[in-house]
Amino acid sequence: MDHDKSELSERKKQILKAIVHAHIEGGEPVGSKYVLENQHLTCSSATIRNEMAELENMGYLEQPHASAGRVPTERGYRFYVDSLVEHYVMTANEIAQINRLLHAKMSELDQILVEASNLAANLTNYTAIAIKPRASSVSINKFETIYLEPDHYILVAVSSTGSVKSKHLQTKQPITPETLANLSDVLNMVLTNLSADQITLPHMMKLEALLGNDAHLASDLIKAVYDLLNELDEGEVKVSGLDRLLQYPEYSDVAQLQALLGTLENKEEFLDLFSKSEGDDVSVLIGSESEVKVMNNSALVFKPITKDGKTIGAIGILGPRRMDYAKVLATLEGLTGNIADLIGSNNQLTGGKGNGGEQKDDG
Amino acid sequence: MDHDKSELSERKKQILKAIVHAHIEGGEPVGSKYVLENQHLTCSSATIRNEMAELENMGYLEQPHASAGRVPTERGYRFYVDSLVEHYVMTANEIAQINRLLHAKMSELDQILVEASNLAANLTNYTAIAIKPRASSVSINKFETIYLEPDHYILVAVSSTGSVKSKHLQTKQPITPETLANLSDVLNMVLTNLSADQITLPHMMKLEALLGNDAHLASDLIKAVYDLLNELDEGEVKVSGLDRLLQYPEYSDVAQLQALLGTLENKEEFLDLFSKSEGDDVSVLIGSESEVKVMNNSALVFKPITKDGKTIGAIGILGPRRMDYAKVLATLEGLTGNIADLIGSNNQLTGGKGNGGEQKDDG
DNA sequence: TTTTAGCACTCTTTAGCCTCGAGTGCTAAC
DNA sequence: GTTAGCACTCGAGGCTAAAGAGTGCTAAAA
Repeated sequence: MDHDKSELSERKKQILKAIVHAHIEGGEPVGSKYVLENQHLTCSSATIRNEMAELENMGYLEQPHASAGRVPTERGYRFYVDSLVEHYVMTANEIAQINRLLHAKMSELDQILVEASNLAANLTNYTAIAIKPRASSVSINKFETIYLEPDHYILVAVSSTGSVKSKHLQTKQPITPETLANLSDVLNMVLTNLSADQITLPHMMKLEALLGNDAHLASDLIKAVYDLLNELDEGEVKVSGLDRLLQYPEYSDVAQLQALLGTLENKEEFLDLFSKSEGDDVSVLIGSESEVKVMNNSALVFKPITKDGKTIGAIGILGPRRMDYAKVLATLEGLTGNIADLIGSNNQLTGGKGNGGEQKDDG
Repeated sequence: MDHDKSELSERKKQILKAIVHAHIEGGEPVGSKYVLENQHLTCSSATIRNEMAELENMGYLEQPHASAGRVPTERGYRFYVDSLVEHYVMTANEIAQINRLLHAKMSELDQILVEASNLAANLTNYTAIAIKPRASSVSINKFETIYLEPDHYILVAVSSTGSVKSKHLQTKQPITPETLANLSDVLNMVLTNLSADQITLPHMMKLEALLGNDAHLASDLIKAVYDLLNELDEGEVKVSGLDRLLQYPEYSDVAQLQALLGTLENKEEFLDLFSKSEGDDVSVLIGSESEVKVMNNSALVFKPITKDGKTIGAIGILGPRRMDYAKVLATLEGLTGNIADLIGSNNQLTGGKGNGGEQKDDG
């Protein structure tokens, strides 16, 4: 068997493409007769059958059972995505929806990601995922405190990625607003630009020293800062349009669907997946190509959103293996390109103005 | 037909209870023979059949088809929940798990709610929901600004419920930290303790007046405050253990499951449901008792968490109508009781303050 | 050498039919 | 009011037959 891609004749490619398209649409095995009718080929169904048999030998197609039509294999889809898929041209309406999102001018990435993934689910009719990747070593750029009551204040931290997180803190003894102001100054001096595992005993001692009379606050503070850093490190996976999965018959197997839902909820496996991707190119994982075993008859397409060379998020599409890759790829490109623009030019997130999103084309 | 609950004889109650228990466990129709064997009654199966026929006439039971056993109706479950259910005694292990949650000493309500709902899903083996209700008229108690760069700062707002939210803002012209400090003073003077619809033109004019040279910042600020208030108003619904639904055969109907998932994702209907409940008692909605039409063969049990008379959150359990109400009720009581303790005594949320930091964007 | 027509073959799907068994309702006796 | 007995109903499951879709193979044609 020669599996060289270049060995596929034009006709074979055409037939494979036709089968992939038919299978994407209907989900059923595709027979030679169907290919003949829907693809204007100048040959008979017998010839197509021969070609199909060869494509099966080469591993691009398979038969669910002896007298059924052919279904593209994982490998067939891989070849389709790599070499055969054509650029999907978005409708005016689709473009308009993306533009509408763009004009909403949201300033916070979390929100943008969720909205974008909602839209992605709507446009593609698959389930979409918004990912905020794990940040391995976030630090805090700036601390601020907010005085509420004599024994109750809020600690606010701005991370190196621009996230803002806060924690309510309570003190055993009353403190004054002035003490509090001093406290944030000290924090800014001692604990900025340190990741969780860089905070050591000397920092803590320095903190206590600088706090002077208020040294008793130190241990609670360190704990709070530590918690904040850990929260900032955590990745997030938010799923939109889960119900859309169910319209595809491949998910009518309850046990498998249950496993998939469980995995989605766990989010760890997905975060691992994303953390393994590099650069800001679209990734297409078909079936067993992803290490999430529960996704054997699913496909996951995702595109990272980068800023200044760092991955700050990603949008993914999850669906059956027979996914409309052309449309999914185009949608992700369109959306993430626009998000990058949004972040780069027209909003409040900058500081080191960004790189207006890179355009990638599929294929 | 006399439907008076008091008219149910002891034996009828016993039979109904037996059928409910059997159906909760197995999900299948229950026959007279089964009742006879598992309930030590001093009568024959024929008598039980007679009683069951009467219970059916009264509307507590129904037959899926003529030669099947009986299944409790919605009304049957309602009667069971109101009058028949016995207190479930938690195992030491279950209590230990709840206590472990308690000892985690989280300070932010959001986090507590999510963790508690995770635990609820684990303990009951149903799907759990953490709800942060819509707050109809939140106001901002305190503003704070954080200077990042000459044209980039963060606006932080502490709401009347204790939530902290922030927004990145960018200015066209550079501003100094002193300007920024003044800005937060002005905001605290003009825009605190106002809900979104109480902010009127005079406020805006006063803001501009007080800002003096920096009046050009006013419109962006008002917009940001408005956005913050709206975000604070929004309710949230977070689902845990969705995969658990699928183990119950009532959810093997794909179309219905799809509708349910869609509704869960929408969250509006659920928030409406919660907003209609009053006080801090457990609510049990069986089948069509909830107005969510998609839940006709489901049940929803939820318990609000109140603090100083205000509902600050809720935990709910969603499952099939034949839910183990005894266990679910006990679990919710145990959990929410402990959460109230957590908030009341031992943490940083006091002073009528609720919710903790939401982080926004990276970027 | 490649293509094509024809045909036998395979395998799934569906419908119909039957039996089995669970569970009931009714009647008549206790 | 309770019980034993029995006929009846209805779904589940298994078996068979027919239909249909699609293939692989062979032999002839291009």
